[in-house]
Amino acid sequence: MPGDLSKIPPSQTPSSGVGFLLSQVGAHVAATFAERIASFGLKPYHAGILNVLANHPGLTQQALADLLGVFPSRLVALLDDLTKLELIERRTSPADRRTYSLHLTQAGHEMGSKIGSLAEVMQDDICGALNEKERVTLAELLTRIVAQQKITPGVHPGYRKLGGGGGCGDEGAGDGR
Amino acid sequence: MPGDLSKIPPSQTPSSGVGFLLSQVGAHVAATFAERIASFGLKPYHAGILNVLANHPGLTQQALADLLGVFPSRLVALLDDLTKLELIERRTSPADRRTYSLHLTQAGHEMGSKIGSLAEVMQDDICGALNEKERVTLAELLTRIVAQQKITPGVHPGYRKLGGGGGCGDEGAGDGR
DNA sequence: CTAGATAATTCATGTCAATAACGATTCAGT
DNA sequence: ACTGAATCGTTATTGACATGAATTATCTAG
Repeated sequence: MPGDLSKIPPSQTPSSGVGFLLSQVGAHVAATFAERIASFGLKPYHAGILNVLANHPGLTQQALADLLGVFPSRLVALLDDLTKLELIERRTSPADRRTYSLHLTQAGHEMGSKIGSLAEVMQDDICGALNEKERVTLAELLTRIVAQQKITPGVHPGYRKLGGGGGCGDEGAGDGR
Repeated sequence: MPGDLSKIPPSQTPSSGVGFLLSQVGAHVAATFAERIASFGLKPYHAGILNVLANHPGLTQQALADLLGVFPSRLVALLDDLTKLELIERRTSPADRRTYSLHLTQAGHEMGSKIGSLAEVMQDDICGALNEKERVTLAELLTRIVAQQKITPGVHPGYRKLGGGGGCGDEGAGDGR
């Protein structure tokens, strides 16, 4: 939480700047999610992995790394975390003994449920200013952007490095000029 | 760009999950912005600082740090970068010689213009799937969320650490359940 | 004039992403 | 079969960055 700075007027910053608004709200949502999921002892990418594994059980580490867009070497530590928490397990593949096939444990599935509930609560929280019809509209517009921008639908782009700060720029924000 | 993984079906991932969609699209926008602004030799937070300084000239480093929600110690290096590029200058305040008052140089204002143009191009790019009326709707819905969530309007929440990865979770995304 | 607060800065620490290198295993071509 | 290239998971190294304590200079109050 940035200290209260309401004393400084927000200048002319606009309702224009859809780009900035998207980035701004997206970062806020991500931060809120990170904060809340921390109470489960997890970080956001852990949740992302659990989600992918729920949809694609038996994935190999390489395949998972490709899907998420992370380096396999980075994935190792992440999967170690989840294994230590007994949320996933690495099963040795009889066919190819170089690879593991990744699966959620029972506890992993339960954690998935908890995260799902959390997401629902968050959604109501975020959309508090919107009525039901508006939520549907928002979801539809965003879905269309995802499709047109060729973002992999179920996967969060944030796994790849964010260029150095998380997009704190001012895309179309300020009076700029 | 994560390798092409279109082979793996996106599972049932939903048009539901506004939270995830927001985070997803926001991260995508931020990443794109970071990528493009890198051609100016800047990172996103540099752009954010230039923007704030354009709207609030003469700010002190403390005030700027409070406004952005960064540690003053971190701001030092960031302002050093911008000073080295001659985009801003630290003027000594005659009233209080402990403080600097921060100002954009001529080059700084010009850079601001360039970033503004870039933001416009990006906006058209992102909203390619939307018509004019829909863009306005999207902007309005997002603006309402910003207001209700008590986000400081002109300021990007991403300056504060992102909990550990940029919000890569699966907020309401997967079939989860 | 002294004591405490404040501004900018430096430094030390911890976390984490990106890259290269390594051992084990599998596969292709002969 | 056998050899060499490719693949998988892992480890180690490097570099960037957030965080917080300590430092120096200046201001304000009594």
